[in-house]
Amino acid sequence: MKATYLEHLPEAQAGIRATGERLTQPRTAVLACLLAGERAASHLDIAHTLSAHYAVDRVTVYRVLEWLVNKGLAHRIAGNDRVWRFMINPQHASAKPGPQLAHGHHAHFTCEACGQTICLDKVAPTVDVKLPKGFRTSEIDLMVRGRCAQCA
Amino acid sequence: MKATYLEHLPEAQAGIRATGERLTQPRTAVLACLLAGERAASHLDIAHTLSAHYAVDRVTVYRVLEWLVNKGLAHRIAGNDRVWRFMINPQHASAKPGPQLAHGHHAHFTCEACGQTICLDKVAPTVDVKLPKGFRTSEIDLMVRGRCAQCA
DNA sequence: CAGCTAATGTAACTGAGTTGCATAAGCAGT
DNA sequence: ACTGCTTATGCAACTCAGTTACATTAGCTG
Repeated sequence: MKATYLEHLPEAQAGIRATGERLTQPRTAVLACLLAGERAASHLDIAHTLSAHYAVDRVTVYRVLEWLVNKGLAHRIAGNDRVWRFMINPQHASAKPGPQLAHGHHAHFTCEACGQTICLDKVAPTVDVKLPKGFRTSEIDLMVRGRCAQCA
Repeated sequence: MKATYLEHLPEAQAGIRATGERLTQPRTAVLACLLAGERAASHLDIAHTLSAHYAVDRVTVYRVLEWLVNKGLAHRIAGNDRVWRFMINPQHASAKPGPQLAHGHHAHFTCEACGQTICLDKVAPTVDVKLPKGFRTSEIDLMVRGRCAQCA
């Protein structure tokens, strides 16, 4: 199961080429890794997955992930364990122009038992927030904690 | 403004007494500090506020905060900067039996500019989450990012 | 006030993420 | 395909939040 990310290398290459920036091995490998994973991956998960076939430096992984976020290819999730986790943006993976959630809405689920984090696509975006006067919203993150199917 | 937490010392003492556990100076001071702050405070904020009148060790602040969370007097918020922030639970502050939000719902606002985090009481709890089959929810956290009144 | 227990203080450690700098690799242009 | 410029990578050392181990101190009970 670890090697599955290799299948996503061509797609990853295309994604990086599309940005107009340099195509490098670390970028390709990390992006392929994100494309392969249906769960949010920490930098450690990625380093571990890649280490089987390819030695990348920790720092490079951090920098590539940050770069992917800046390019809009991925987004980061602040976990409860003070660890960043990363996921592909759906519009990239499936080349769909319209994201499922309203602009600036993210919804994630974290399992309290096994710690895995997944992206929720089908959350009703009708979150009615009443802010104090003068406050302006730019982004709403929804984090659901609970038990996944295996751990429940 | 820094010294305002002193006014909350009696209330803090009462809160700690109510738990049936030992009443100590660090616990009283930290709880008073949380009672005084309308904004979520990091352990550093608290240490800084207290340092004006009383020298507490960093580690003690961490332990007291964890203890307050375990006792249900406060809750922690995972910020975007990988720093825990802490707030009093409203049912303690006002001795109200029923919290404003449904069980396990928290809603917070963080200002992108000044970094302050506040608790939102008046969020519509009608967050309709459709989880995959077999998944169970125990808690929903809502994090709103944007600009506060001063920074907008 | 004596004694037990639990909390505090100190120091050393962990682990995620960052920074500075020298080296290596992409991508033109020829 | 080679040259050279630019940008990314690798390495080492660092920062910063939070934790752990252990000796010391302070609350509470009798």
